[in-house]
Amino acid sequence: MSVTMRDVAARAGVTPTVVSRVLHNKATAIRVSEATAERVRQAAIDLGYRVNVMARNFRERQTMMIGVLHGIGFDRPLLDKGSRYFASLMDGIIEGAFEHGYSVTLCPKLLGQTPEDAMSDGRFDGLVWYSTLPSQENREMLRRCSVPMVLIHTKAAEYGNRYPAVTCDNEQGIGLAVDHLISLGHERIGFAYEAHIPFSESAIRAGAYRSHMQERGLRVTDCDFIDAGDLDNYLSQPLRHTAILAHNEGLAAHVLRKAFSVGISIPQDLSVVGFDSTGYCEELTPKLTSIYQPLAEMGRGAINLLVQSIGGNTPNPLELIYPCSLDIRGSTCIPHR
Amino acid sequence: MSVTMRDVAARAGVTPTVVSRVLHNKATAIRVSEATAERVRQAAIDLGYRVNVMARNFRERQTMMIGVLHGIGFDRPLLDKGSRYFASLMDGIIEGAFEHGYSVTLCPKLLGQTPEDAMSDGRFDGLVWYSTLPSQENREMLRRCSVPMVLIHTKAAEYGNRYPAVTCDNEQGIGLAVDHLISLGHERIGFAYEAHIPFSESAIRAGAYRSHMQERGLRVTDCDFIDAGDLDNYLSQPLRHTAILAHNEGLAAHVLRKAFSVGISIPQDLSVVGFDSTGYCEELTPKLTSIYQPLAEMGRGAINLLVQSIGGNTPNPLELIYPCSLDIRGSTCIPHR
DNA sequence: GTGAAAGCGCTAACAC
DNA sequence: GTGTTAGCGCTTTCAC
Repeated sequence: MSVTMRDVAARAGVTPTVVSRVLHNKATAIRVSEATAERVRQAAIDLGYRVNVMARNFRERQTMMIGVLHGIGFDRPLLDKGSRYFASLMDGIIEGAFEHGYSVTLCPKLLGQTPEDAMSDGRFDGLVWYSTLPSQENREMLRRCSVPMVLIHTKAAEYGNRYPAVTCDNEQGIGLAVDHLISLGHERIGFAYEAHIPFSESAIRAGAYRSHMQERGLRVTDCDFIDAGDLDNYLSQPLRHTAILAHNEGLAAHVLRKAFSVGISIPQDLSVVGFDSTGYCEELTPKLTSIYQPLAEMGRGAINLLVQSIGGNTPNPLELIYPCSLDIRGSTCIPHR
Repeated sequence: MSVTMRDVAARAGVTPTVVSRVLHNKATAIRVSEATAERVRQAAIDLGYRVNVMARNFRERQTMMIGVLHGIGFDRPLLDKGSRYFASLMDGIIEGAFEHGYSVTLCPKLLGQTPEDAMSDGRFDGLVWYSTLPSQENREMLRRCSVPMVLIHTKAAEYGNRYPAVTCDNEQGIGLAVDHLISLGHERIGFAYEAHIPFSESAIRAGAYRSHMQERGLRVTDCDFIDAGDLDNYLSQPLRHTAILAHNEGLAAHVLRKAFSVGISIPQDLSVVGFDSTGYCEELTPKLTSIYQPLAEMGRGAINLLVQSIGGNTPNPLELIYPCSLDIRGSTCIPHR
C-alpha cells in the first residue's frame, strides 16, 4: 500500500540499509557515496516516500511524545472557563516540548486499562504530572511508573526525590501578599481555601500565611481560615476581616462574585488577593490583585528537566523553584476602618 | 529488559499467540480454555507485563492518536490570554476524542521535516485542522495529506468537499446580533474585523452583516467596515455608529479596551457585540454581549465525523452546521440618540 | 561503499 | 484449544 524503504531502495538500485543511512543523514558518517545518496533521495521524492514513524518508534523505542496527565482528579473541562491556570502551564509545556522536538499529548483520563498501563506502555518518552492531589492512589501510581516524569506543583521530597519537580516559591509569594496588605494598613487578614481538597500547595500556602502573619506580629486563629464552602455564610455576617487572601485565582474570583451578589464592595469593604495571576485576573471586575507565578516558564522549566531525565541524566537541579512577584490591580486598597 | 509476551507465554507454559488472545479478550472468540486464560492472566500479573503499545501500533497500523493542528499560522501562545476560542474548542475535542478511545496531540507547529511528513507518516490516525487561514500553502498541504481529516471553521466546499467540516451558522448568528441591535433602536451599526488577515469566516460574517442589514432596510457602505488596525483612529473621531459588531470576541474585547482608554462609555455611547461567547465574555467589563457558537460541542462533533472517516466510512453528514444563539450581556443597550 | 541478515514485540492466517 | 509461521518497516551489527 504505502511506499516503504524497500521500494525506494529498489528504485535507486540499492538496499534498504543504504536508504536508511541516507534518509537519516548518517550517510557521511557511515560512508555512502554522494552519487548513491543523491539517487536515493531522488527515488524517495519520485515515489513520495515517507518514513513510517510507528515502525521507527517501535524499533528505536522512543516516541518523541510527552504525555501530560492533566486534570487527573479534577472535573473537566479545564480550559474554557474560570482560572487560566492550566492554560498558562500548557502554553509553556507545549512550547518547551516543541523546542526539544517532542510533541505533547493531553490525557484528561489515564490511558489504558490500569494506571500502570497508562503510563509505562511505551507510548510516551516522558510524563508531566500535575495533579496537585497527593492522594495515596496517586502515590501508588507514580511508584509503579517506570517512565521518566516531572512533577509540577509538588515538592520533589513528597515523592522521595525520585522525580524532578517544579514549583513556585509559595512562602515568598504569600509573604509578598501579606506585606502588601499590611503596608496598606490591613491587620485582620483572612485566608480562603478549599478545606476538603487536600491540595498540597494549598496547605503550604496556608502555612506560609500563618507564619508570615505571625512574623509580622499579627495573630492568626482558626477563625481566620475560611473554607470555600462557607463563603456564603461568611460573607452574610459582619465581616471579620478587612482583607482576604485566597489560595488561588479561581477561588479569589469566587469571592469577588459572592461579595458582589451580597452587596459587599471590593475593594472598599474588603480587599482580595489571589494566587496565580494569569490573564484571568485582568478580566475580572475589579481586576484581581494577585501573586504571580510564572506558569508558562514553569511549564518550560519542567520540560527541560524532563528532557534531561529522558536522556538518561539526573536532572540538575532536581527541583526548580520559581520566585513569585505581586501584581497589584484593583482588588486591594486601604481598609476603611 | 522489559517483560514481553514471550516471557508471559513461557511462564504460563503456552505460546505468545495464546497470550495475545487472552490479553485482548479474544479468548472466547478464538477459544482458549478458561483454565489456560487464567494461568496467562496470572503470569502477566506476576511478571508485571504490559503491552508494548508501540509494537501494537506498528503491527496494527493504528495509533489511536488524533493530531490537532492548532495555531498553525497564528502567533503562540494560544491558551493563556485573550479569547477562549481555542480553549473551548480544545475542551470539546479532548473530551470527544477520549470517548472514542483516542488521545489528542497538540501540534503548534508541523511535525517532521516537511508538511507532508508532518501529517501522513503514520503518527496520527486522524487530524483536526483548524487553521482558519485558507492560504495557498495550506491548501497544498491538505491536498498532499493522506490521513483522515476534519476541518473546523471552514466550509467543506472550500476544499472540494474532500473532508468533513464543522462550522457554526454564521449567517444566522450575525442575523441574531443585527436584529438585537435593531430591536434596541440602533440603525448605524458598524462591522469590525481584521482586514489584513483573510480569515474565511470573517469574510462570511462580514457578508452576512451586509446582507442582513440590507434586508432590514439599513444601508451599508464601505465606511461601515472598520479595520482593527484603524480602531484607534476610528474611536478618536466623532462616532459614526451607535453600535459595533465585531467578527470575534477577541476583537470585541479590543474595542472595549480602546473605548475605555479614550473615554467612550460602553454601552452608553456605543454598543458592542462580539462573536464566540466563551467564558471570556463573562470576564470582561462590561460583560460582552456576544453571538454564541457552541465551540465545545463543535469540537466533539468534529471528532465524531473524524472517527467515522478513520473507520473508513464517509462521514455523514459531510458538514455539520451548528446554530448560534445570542448571549445578551452588558455591552449593548438602547442608543442615546 | 554497500549488502545480508537478524530482530524489535506483536498479531493473524493457517495448521493440527 | 493450541501451536507454527510469517511478517509489519525499520535499523544495526557485521561481513565483504
